Amino acid sequence: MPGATPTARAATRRGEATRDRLLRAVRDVVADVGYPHATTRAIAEAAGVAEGTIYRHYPDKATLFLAAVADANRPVLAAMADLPGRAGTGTVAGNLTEALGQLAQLRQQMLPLELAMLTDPDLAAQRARLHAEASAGAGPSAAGLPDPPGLLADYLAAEQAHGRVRADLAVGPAAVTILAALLGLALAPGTDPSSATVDPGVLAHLVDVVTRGLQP
Amino acid sequence: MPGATPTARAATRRGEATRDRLLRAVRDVVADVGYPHATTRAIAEAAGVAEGTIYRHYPDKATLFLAAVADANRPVLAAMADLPGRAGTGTVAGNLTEALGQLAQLRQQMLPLELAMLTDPDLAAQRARLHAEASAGAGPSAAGLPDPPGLLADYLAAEQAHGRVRADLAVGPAAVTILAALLGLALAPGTDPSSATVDPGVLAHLVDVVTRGLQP
Amino acid sequence: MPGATPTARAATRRGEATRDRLLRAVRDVVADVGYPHATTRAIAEAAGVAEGTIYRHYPDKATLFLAAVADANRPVLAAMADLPGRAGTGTVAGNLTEALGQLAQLRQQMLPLELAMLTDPDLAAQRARLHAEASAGAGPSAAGLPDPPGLLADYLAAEQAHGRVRADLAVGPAAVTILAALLGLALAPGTDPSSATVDPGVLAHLVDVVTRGLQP
Amino acid sequence: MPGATPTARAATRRGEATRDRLLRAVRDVVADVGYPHATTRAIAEAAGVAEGTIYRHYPDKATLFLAAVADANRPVLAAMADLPGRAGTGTVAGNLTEALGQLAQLRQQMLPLELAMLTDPDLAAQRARLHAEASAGAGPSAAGLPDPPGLLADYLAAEQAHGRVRADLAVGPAAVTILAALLGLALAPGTDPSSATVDPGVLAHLVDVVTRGLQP
DNA sequence: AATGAATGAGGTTTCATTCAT
DNA sequence: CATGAATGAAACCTCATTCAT
Repeated sequence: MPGATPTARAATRRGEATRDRLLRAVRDVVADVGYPHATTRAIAEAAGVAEGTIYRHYPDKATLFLAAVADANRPVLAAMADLPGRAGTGTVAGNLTEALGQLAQLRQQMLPLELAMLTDPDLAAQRARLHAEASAGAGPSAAGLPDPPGLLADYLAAEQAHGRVRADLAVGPAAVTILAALLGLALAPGTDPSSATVDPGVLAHLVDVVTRGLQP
Repeated sequence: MPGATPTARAATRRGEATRDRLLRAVRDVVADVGYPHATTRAIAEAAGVAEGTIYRHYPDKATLFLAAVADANRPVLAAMADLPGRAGTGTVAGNLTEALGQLAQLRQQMLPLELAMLTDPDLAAQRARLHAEASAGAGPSAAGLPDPPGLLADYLAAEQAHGRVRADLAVGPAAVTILAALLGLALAPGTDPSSATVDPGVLAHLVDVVTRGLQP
Repeated sequence: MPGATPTARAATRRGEATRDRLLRAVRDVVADVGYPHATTRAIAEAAGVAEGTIYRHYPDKATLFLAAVADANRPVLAAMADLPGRAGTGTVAGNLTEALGQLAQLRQQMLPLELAMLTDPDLAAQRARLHAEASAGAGPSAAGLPDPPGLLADYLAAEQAHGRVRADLAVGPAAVTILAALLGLALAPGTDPSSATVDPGVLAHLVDVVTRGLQP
Repeated sequence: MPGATPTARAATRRGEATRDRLLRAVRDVVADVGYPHATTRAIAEAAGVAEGTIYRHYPDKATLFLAAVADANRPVLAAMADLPGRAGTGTVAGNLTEALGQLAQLRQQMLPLELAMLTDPDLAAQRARLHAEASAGAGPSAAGLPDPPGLLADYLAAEQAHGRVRADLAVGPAAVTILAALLGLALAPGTDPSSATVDPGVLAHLVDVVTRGLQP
């Protein structure tokens, strides 16, 4: 909140900068050496702070990692936000290709972190606890944030209204399926984890399959 | 050497039984407590052996885990093996549904292990080393084992010959896309990791999307 | 950087004190229970710190042990440093007796550690690596440190100039031989390893043999 | 004892062969990988037997190692045995050079084992116990075996009688000093532990120093 | 707010020894 | 006699977390 005392502002500024450096350090270290080797020591070193400093900003390692995931997710959501508005313009295949391409590029950066959350039950438990606290604190109206599957489903429904997607398609499950394929491709065995982008040819085939289907 | 002395055979028997118990213990423990808590101590306890016994059968923990993955992969391959032969029988959607259903059920059991291999660079490095040794030992003709994407692509090509899949489909990338979607669904956020099966409704939607596509 | 903030100095102070306690603990434990039983646990206990503290100051056990050897070697070198300056004073036999006596006394304390370095190839390898790094970092001019054989050879050469040592003696090999005899005596089977001193009679015989020789 | 039943003889033959292979394996493994890595596993493998077989022949590892030392010491003693008989023949320096040369060559092979006995108190304790048992069993007359220092002292005394060694030399301590120098040279820092021989030049300098002394 | 030394529980791996075969 | 699988204690080392400075 702007307008606080200069002292407080300076303190906040410094703290925020440190927090940002820590969040970025988490992503960098996990990407570099893998989740099992992403120790507090390595993260502190990458952030240029002392190990103990982590615990001035986050109560424990799990909370720090979850904050890093949430922070990395923001641009992913932003990239999808304007997809529903494009219904009726260009081609369906073209719109999908562009949106999925952006999404894949961003996902690639935080994929190791998301996978880690799937492998480590401690992180999952902590996330559940934080979510519970958050919704308890924010009241019962906090649900319903826009997420990629919801936005994609909205887009498909809008295209149904334009007659460019068949009317009997269940847009919700279809959106889930399409994004699942995108996620699955990112995990494909041949993928080089260091490449930040997704092969455009692979993406084109995905769009071809889901738009035209297998049938003649 | 078949037909060795009974004594030698007995020794081999006991060792094999222990190895089997260890492989199963790896899967059980990873599924129960997660990869980061799947310690050698927990695995030995689950297998009913002493911790040191692990190292009489596997040189290190990574090799043990890779052996468990390979062992778990066998029934997965077997479940897909007869898919190409079914081309032209039943319906395309029906054949896909059955094959993907079996595959998903088996995958679900070993998914944590496969994810772990993606999270832990040590495992990946060890796998690369073992693969290199294996192909060096087996000569340059060892490649070309049947794998799920290859078998699914074979099936799609056979259906093309029957005219039940459109002729201009690139069967290889299509197979990869379909299996990627199946893998991605298994990782979907809402999925309960303890459930051993895949929601049949979700699978039906996947098959619907890929067979009929989005277009009207 | 001298004159840093008191805080930084204090931190350094504490760390140095811990390092000193660890180095002394290494010598004590090795002397007490022998090299094979000089475990990190025993050393930490003797130093009054937790086991993990060792690894905040030394990357591994071998480096710690080598540091202990180097630290123990300093007084040994100091004891020999002024020997060359005594050439021409007193008697040759008297000078040798005194210098070798001091040397033996100090050697006795660190002999188990030096022997350990001869028994354990891991230590030798680590020492070679550290030496390589040190000389690489310090540039090619780092060689030529004074060592006991060199100082003793200098002394003998100076006595040659005074005409108190025969002119045709090869001082370098002679110095090596004399010090080898001293080391060998410390290992003699009858020697009680717990005695911190060397039998003066034995030392006198050594000096007698090397000064006067066997011949009539 | 020859003349036992053929069966027993055969059994003894086989057992002795195994024992010999084990003793040699101990020396080889210690020389190759160092005492700390000379595990029962490595020794059994080098001897071509199973690990458990060791314990059919020796009650524990320490006893096996001590047997290996004793076995290796026999040729060392043999090499010195005829030295006293050479007094008065050739030159003193020549006789010493030859005897010390042979001794050094043999010593070099078992040096790692002897050093290990100095570093490991367990071995020393076991040796003390075995010695106590042996002398208890053999009666009080078992002492006085010929050993290198004793034989060298005998030789020097004989040369005194021939007038080729000065009469006021204390032959016992002199012998100890000379052999200590030889042992110390084998431990000299520059020595390549893999070289089975001793540098003849170094040995010549040793003989020169002890025969002629330092004085003009 | 930041530091970094210290902690101690716990991780993987090794190894001398035993015992059923 | 010989085997080798099994044992379990103990080794070295790591790491999230705390606390005096």
